[in-house]
Order: sequence, then structure tokens, then C-alpha cells
Amino acid sequence: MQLTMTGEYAVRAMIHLSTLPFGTIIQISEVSKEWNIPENFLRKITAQLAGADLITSQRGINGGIRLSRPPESLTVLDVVEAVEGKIFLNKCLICDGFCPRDEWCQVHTLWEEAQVKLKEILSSKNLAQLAADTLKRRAEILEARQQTSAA
Amino acid sequence: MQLTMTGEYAVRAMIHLSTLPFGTIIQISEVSKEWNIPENFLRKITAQLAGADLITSQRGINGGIRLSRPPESLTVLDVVEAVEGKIFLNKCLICDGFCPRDEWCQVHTLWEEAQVKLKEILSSKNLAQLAADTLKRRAEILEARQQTSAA
DNA sequence: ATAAATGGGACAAGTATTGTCATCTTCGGC
DNA sequence: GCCGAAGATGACAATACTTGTCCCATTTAT
Repeated sequence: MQLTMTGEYAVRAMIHLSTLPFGTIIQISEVSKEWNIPENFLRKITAQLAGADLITSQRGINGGIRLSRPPESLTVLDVVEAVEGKIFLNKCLICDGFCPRDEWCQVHTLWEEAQVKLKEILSSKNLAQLAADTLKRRAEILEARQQTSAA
Repeated sequence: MQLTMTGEYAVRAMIHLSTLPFGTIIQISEVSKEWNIPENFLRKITAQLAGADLITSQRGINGGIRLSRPPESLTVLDVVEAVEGKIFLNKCLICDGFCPRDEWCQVHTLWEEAQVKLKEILSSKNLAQLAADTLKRRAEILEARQQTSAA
């Protein structure tokens, strides 16, 4: 019941891309260094993100990766599901007949409700907002630190 | 990002106990048969549930398990957390410094919101309600079947 | 004592996670 | 056309987790 490192790294990388002007190409090695992500592992993940067409990759010299769509149209849910597959909180939500009683079991209904809400929240903010908010918050914190050190 | 079989089995067993009059003792082997749960595996799970004091077990002849508290005061969240540990959707919610930027990262905030809501829903109905609703729904379905077969 | 019930530890097969590494493919520039 | 830089891909591996199984210990009513 937890996000994997793959998902975590994918979100980090996508947030990074979302802070850049749309269309900017950046190299995987740079993202890797900046966010402490094992480079070869990140390559696997970016390949998945490219497969889901969240990013576009370009080989060769001066190549790299960039967002396929503007970050305003992307959410954390998109990113997580791109690398981890669709979210199913409970197995009985995936396959019929998993639980011998799923026809009438009301726990099933509860899990479904929880799943809907989870997805709703994970897609309630787009990556552009998240990236902007994060940059803003960071600036605030850094400024507060400078003031205290100056005082 | 999914409930384990352990959690699934635990919920099944607890729902079963919640359908019985409070205080009823039932044997693990019975629950196992009724819900298609491997008996020895279920023993491990019930031991955990007993450790969390959700159920009380009694050894020896005529022994078995029973709810420690009335099902009105228990939720699916209680059961899941008893056997799987506290729910943390994202690792950065567990330990400080997991993510190099968790101080200002707004994705962190989003995961936190999602986690709160998930827990809220999983504890929005108590086991007594869920058990009663399930029995009712089951009766409805069975009745509907009898009517169609009679017609 | 004995039979019936849970508890607990050792073990094991299978799968998922989290990588690493070597090699291949693609591309721009000379 | 060649070279070097970049991502793509597949094989491999260490580790942990999941999902059990099995055996024996412990408890308890009779």
C-alpha cells in the first residue's frame, strides 16, 4: 500500500521537467544528478514515461527528454499510473470472482469509494501548479533563512 | 499500492466475526473453510489480530477466537493497519530526509492529503454496519434469484 | 492424561523491487 | 561517411516481500 521508488523517481523527474519552460530538452544524467536518482535506473523509468507519451525522448548528440504535453494537462496520477499501472487498492476491484462473496460484500464498495477519492486527489492539481508552488515555497523558505541568519 | 492477501484475509475474517452476536467464539478452521483462506496462513493472521487486541483467542478444547471489542467500534482501517502496519502512501511521509527536497516539495502535501482522505474513508463505516449491510445485500440478491427462477 | 484448539518458529517457492552492466540504436556535427 | 554523444534495450543479480507450508509447543476443558 505504498508508492514504489519507481513511482517516486518518476514524479521527481516529471516535476523537474515541469519547472522548465515547456519544450526545454534536458538530459537524463542531469535529472539523475539533481535528484539523487541512479542514472541507469532513471533511464528505465524515462523509457516508460516516453512509452506512455508523457515525455518525448530524442537520441543522439544534443538529445534528451522533454514533456510531450504542457504540464498544465498532467497530474501526479498520470505519472504514477504510467510507471506502476492503473491503481487498484484492492484485488477484488481488478478481477471478478477474486473474493468468493464480492457480489454482495460491502467492503468491496468501501474500497471502491476510497480508490475513487484517492485518484481524485492525485489528479486534483496539475504538474505546472505543483512545480510552481514548490518553487515558490522553496524561495520563501530560503528567504526566511537569510533573514534569520542576517538578524 | 495495493492491499495484500494478508490484509484481505484479515478483513474477511473480521467481517465474519462481526456478523455473529458479540462474544461468540468461533474456530479458525471454520473461518478458513467458509472464506477459502489457507488455514495455517490464517492462524498467523489471527495471531496478529490478537496481538493488536482486535480479537481475543482462547486455546484448548472449545477454544477459538472472538472480537475483543464490539464491531461498532472497529473499522476496516483498524484491521488493515493491525496486520500491515500504519498506512503511508509515500515514503516521504514516513521518514524525514527521504526526499532531498521534502521541505518545500508540494507533491509531499498532495500525498499527505490523499493519505488522510484514504484513512478517513476506510474508517467511515464500522464493521457492524459493513457486516449488516453485506448480509442484507446478500439476502436481496438471493431473493431476486428465487423470484426469477420461480417465474 | 488426553484430545482439541491456538501460538510460533523454521523453511521455502515465487514474485516484485531496485538496481547494474554491456550492448545497440539513433542522431548531429565534422 | 565517421565519430562521439545521447537514449533504448535486454540480461543479470541482490534483496526483500509475499504467501504460504510444516512441525512442534502451549494451553485448556473434560
